[in-house]
Amino acid sequence: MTRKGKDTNTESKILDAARQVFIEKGLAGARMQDIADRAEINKAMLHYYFKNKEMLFELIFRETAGKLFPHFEMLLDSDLGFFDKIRSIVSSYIETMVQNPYLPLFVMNEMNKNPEIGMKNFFEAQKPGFVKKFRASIEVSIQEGLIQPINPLHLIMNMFSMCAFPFIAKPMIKLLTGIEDEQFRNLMDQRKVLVAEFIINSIRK
Amino acid sequence: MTRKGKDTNTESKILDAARQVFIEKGLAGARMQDIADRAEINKAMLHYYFKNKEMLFELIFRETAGKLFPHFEMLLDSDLGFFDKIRSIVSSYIETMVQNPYLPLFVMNEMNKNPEIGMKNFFEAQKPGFVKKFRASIEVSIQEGLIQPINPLHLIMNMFSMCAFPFIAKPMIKLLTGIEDEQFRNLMDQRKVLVAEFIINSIRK
DNA sequence: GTCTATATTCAGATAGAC
DNA sequence: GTCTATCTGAATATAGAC
Repeated sequence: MTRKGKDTNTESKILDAARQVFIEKGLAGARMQDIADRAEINKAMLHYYFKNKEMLFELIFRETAGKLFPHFEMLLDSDLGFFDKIRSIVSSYIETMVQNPYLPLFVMNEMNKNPEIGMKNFFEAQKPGFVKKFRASIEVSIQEGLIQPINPLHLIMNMFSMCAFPFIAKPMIKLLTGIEDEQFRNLMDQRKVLVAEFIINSIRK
Repeated sequence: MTRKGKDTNTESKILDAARQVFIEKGLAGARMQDIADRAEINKAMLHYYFKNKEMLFELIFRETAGKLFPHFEMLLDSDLGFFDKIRSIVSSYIETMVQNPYLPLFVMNEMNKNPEIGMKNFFEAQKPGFVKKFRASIEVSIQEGLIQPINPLHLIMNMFSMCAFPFIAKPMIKLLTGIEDEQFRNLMDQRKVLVAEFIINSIRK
């Protein structure tokens, strides 16, 4: 692990480079040469540290997929009110993607294009407990008469759709609207509150 | 065009095969051999009919991108009320994707991974008039006091997000919820009305 | 651990017979 | 128009010196 220092350094330089290239190009589009260049080493080193392209990819994918739903369970377990839970999840989720705009498309795309690899590693990376918790929380709120009846699955889908999709569709949005990166960024900042209120507005009684 | 018959037949067999393979695997992941196999011809034929892989891809991409927003302008020009316009756009959009589940991810992904190719061909395929029309229609509805004030861009993003994202996230949704294809299909059918009402509920005064 | 050189495999593209 | 055989280049992976 941290035995030498030089080793670890090279290894982490490779991982950093691989993360960049895989997330930007995907498994099929990534080139080992490209990863080597960005890590400022040569191709042989890649295979010295990691058996092959696929192994390296799985590592990056698992790590990335693990970041997709950060600390949501914690938020759901907190003693915030239901609406505030929605507000905080939406806000922190969009912020995560402002920081890593490629993240949602990368994960979705690889799970579609490489089902075996994707499924296996996503499953290992993800603690899917938060979905169950979220559903329960929604059902309770319905029982309490706080919100209108709705299939929890649809509500969850609506929420993550509105958070994630704009990042996936960014190039299309820029083309259709003529906006630039900075304006896009502003829009996404606005959505941190807008999306939550849009949802709450719709379901509150 | 329709000169011979055999020619046209081979050409359209290639296009059918290419559509399948490109949409499923993407430009980087697609193999000419794979396309040839599905078209039940050999690789040489591909290059006889189409100069190279990229040309063939651009053709398919342009054609596909053109299907992304079907007859929305017509709907927006109709004399339906604003809410009914939303209802019909949502419904027909989701139906389009029930028919072609790979469509949204394919277009979004290629525009991200191959910006030059994507941008150029998307632009040619798309009449972006409907966005302007939609924005205007929303602004009028706000002026009339029919709906609450909202940045039209956000409303449009919300709408298409909720329509398209579940298809992009399908493998993840199946994994996180444990549902199967048939149930997924049912959920999407439900969303044809649910999403529209969710939106209307949120913005109506 | 790191490098250069090389092997190997794969995929896009072409030549040329029919 | 269609096919078989082949070329070429690219990309992954390995051998072996230092």
